[in-house]
Amino acid sequence: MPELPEVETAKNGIEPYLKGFIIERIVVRQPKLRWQVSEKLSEISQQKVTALSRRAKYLIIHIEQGYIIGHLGMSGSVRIVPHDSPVDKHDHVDIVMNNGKLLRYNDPRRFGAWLWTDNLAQFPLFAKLGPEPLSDEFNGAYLFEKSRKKTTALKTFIMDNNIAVGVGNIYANESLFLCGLHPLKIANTLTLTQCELLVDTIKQVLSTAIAQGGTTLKDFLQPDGRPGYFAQELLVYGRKAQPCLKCGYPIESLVIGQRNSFCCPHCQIR
DNA sequence: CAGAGCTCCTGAATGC
DNA sequence: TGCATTCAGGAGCTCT
Repeated sequence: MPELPEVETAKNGIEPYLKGFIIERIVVRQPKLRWQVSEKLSEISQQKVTALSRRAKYLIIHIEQGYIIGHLGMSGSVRIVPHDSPVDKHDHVDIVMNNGKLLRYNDPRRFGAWLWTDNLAQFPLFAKLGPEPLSDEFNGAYLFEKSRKKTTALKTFIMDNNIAVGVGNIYANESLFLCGLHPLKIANTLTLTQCELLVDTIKQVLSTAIAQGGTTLKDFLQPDGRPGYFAQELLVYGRKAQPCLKCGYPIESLVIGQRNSFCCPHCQIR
């Protein structure tokens, strides 16, 4: 499932094939994704891609008139393929470029989205998003302040997009394990020092993953079609009943906010 | 307002 | 072997 590092990797991977080139047309085979695909996309023709960017896990393709906004959901991927590449099952959207290539979006579970706006600043989905996790705005003091009135589980808190974007389930589990904080710890019991440690850990985990090109999980393909990889083994995620890599105690799994969670009850303090 | 639960969807895993 | 059931999961939305 694409997390922030995967989206960043995808953005960087597709950029050389899009930026500076002209979109000839956009083919929508399946408009029923998480939301109906913007009808505007089918009308786009002969527009240059001026830039690519990312906000949270949204991919933003800047074109001469407006912005195409994509989200990979949990099973989506984008690849660059030749114009004559045969269409596979779940290939829902093609952005056809004038360089012989096209950006092909495939998404078995259709949790993704492809939208259009002419005003990024007022794009409703971006209105309430918290800071980017790798920005300076996301720091210990910020997290401490935000946590003061929060009685939710720490794991739910750091995955809340209003607090900070892009901390998905896997990286939330990994970050909490690394800094020794229990996922069920109540958010407002964090000390400033713990907030600083947690922020530093999240930044480190995400930037390491970005540097390595994303996590290998069954659904993700990099833009050129090769599987992604995550050289650094996951330390707790998916390791139920296996020995904790720090102390050997069996890793526990629990459900927090409808999300599968993993922790070492011995190393991670409430 | 905060927090809990619901929802979209399909492939993989599990159950008999 | 095969069919039926269960479950995961991002994140906005609805309800309490």
